[in-house]
Amino acid sequence: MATGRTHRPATRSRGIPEATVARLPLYLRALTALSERSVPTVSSEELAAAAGVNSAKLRKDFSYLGSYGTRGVGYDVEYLVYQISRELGLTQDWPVVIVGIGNLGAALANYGGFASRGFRVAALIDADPEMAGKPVAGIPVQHTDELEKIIDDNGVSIGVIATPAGAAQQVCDRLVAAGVTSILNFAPTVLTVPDGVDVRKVDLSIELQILAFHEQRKAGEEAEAQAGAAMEAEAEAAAAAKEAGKGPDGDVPAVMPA
Amino acid sequence: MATGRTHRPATRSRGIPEATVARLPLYLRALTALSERSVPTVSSEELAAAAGVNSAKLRKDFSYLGSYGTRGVGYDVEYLVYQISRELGLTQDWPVVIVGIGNLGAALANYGGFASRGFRVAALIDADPEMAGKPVAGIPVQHTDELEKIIDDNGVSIGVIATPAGAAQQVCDRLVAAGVTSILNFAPTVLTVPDGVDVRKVDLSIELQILAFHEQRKAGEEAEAQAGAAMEAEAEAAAAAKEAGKGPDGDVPAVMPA
DNA sequence: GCATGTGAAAACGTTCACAGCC
DNA sequence: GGCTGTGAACGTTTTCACATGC
Repeated sequence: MATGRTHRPATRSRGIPEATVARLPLYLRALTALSERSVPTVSSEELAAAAGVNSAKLRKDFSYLGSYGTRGVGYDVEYLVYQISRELGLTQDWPVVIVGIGNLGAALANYGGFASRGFRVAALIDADPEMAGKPVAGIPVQHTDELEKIIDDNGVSIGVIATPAGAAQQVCDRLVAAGVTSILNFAPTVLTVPDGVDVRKVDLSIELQILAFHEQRKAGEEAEAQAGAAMEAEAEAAAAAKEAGKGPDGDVPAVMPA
Repeated sequence: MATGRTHRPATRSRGIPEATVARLPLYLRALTALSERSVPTVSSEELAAAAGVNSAKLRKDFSYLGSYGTRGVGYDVEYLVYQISRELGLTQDWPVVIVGIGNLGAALANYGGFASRGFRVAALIDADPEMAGKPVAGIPVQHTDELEKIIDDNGVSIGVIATPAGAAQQVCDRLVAAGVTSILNFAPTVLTVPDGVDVRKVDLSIELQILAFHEQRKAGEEAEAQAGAAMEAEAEAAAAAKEAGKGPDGDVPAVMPA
């Protein structure tokens, strides 16, 4: 036992840094894998490697949760799984609705990771009347008209938006009005929500664009070794572009650095 | 000059902070919308609102790119679109392969956001021979055997992994060996790659878990107002769980705080 | 001896507030 | 007068290094 009378410092439980929270699911996944292989204990070094972070960061992260390890030994895998699950709120299960059952919505409905750990797809909702009643991932799709009733009947507080961008804000407003307070948004739009509602967004094209940036940078570095002056020329081309008139059709100017 | 570290130390004045790079696609999207509505100029305040950030941050971000605004006026929309596109490397187009054409892979292939801005789906690849030849989003699926040839023929440097977790590392290794240097990973696994290869990951269940954490915290705050003692009881239940034997199937212990 | 847990230092990111320029 | 661009202040996150305790 962790020395019986450890009253939790109330200041700490609330103050887990956001960056730490974002990594807890990673640790949890690594720990679950170890648990399945019946590994009893793990060191910060090993676990960090499995989760793809460094061990100092992991230890610091865990220190916000409490002193759950044993010096000279490491962490008890089962115990940590439980503690992190509890901290993340996964010891209860969360009914979730997915709105927008296109390709992506169907993929999400079928995604095993949802059901496996604390989440239950309570309903699939789509605006297309053709879809209504059709089963996706074994769950019949319901029409948007039912949205408020579904949220209410199931006590749903987490909604997933997988609609086209144009519909997202409207769907979001309805979800929020119906009582949803956390939203995972896959539509490429900025959602506006009242205070107290959390939005996280997953944007496929943004991720690709970030990769493209780094990819270009790599290519640039290679070139740079050969011709260090190239960048200045590029900067001048840019300045020239600012001076020159822009393309008529709202497209990229014709001036493009080779 | 060999780059020893994972990320190059941003000593160079050229070094745009990672946090800024991650926001550029957001600005670009907002600007594109303005461009389509033929808005000629925009202030940092307006653009920031459209992108969902605050204006000081936006101005700071842009200051890393250069002085592209006009004091007292704002930013020229077309010009900024071009500058950000160029900075992100979107003035060239990037051939991309998607590996794993299940539900998610198909969703990605159909996702308009890819094609629209600098990315071109060069090939869809799946390990299932049944899939070979079938068109998804108008592109015939090719078998994994062809992977290396496809990468090589198309000069692909960006790969998207949408396979099951078990196959991801293997696919990743083959992509990297074939010359891919940027990977967008949708499989719930930590990928190990050599130096110089960038990996970004999109993890649906991690995002949900982060939402669950905040959701729980909200619920906890409400409860706390009524019964401040609840948390100590919870802490004891946790301690008891450490003592008690764990569930047989490597799952969360049966002891669950009500 | 060995690995955790944690203060203190360093790096990074955001916000402030105002000088500079249109 | 209005808005950008940016040093300086502030807050957060990461890293270091070692005291602490099994």
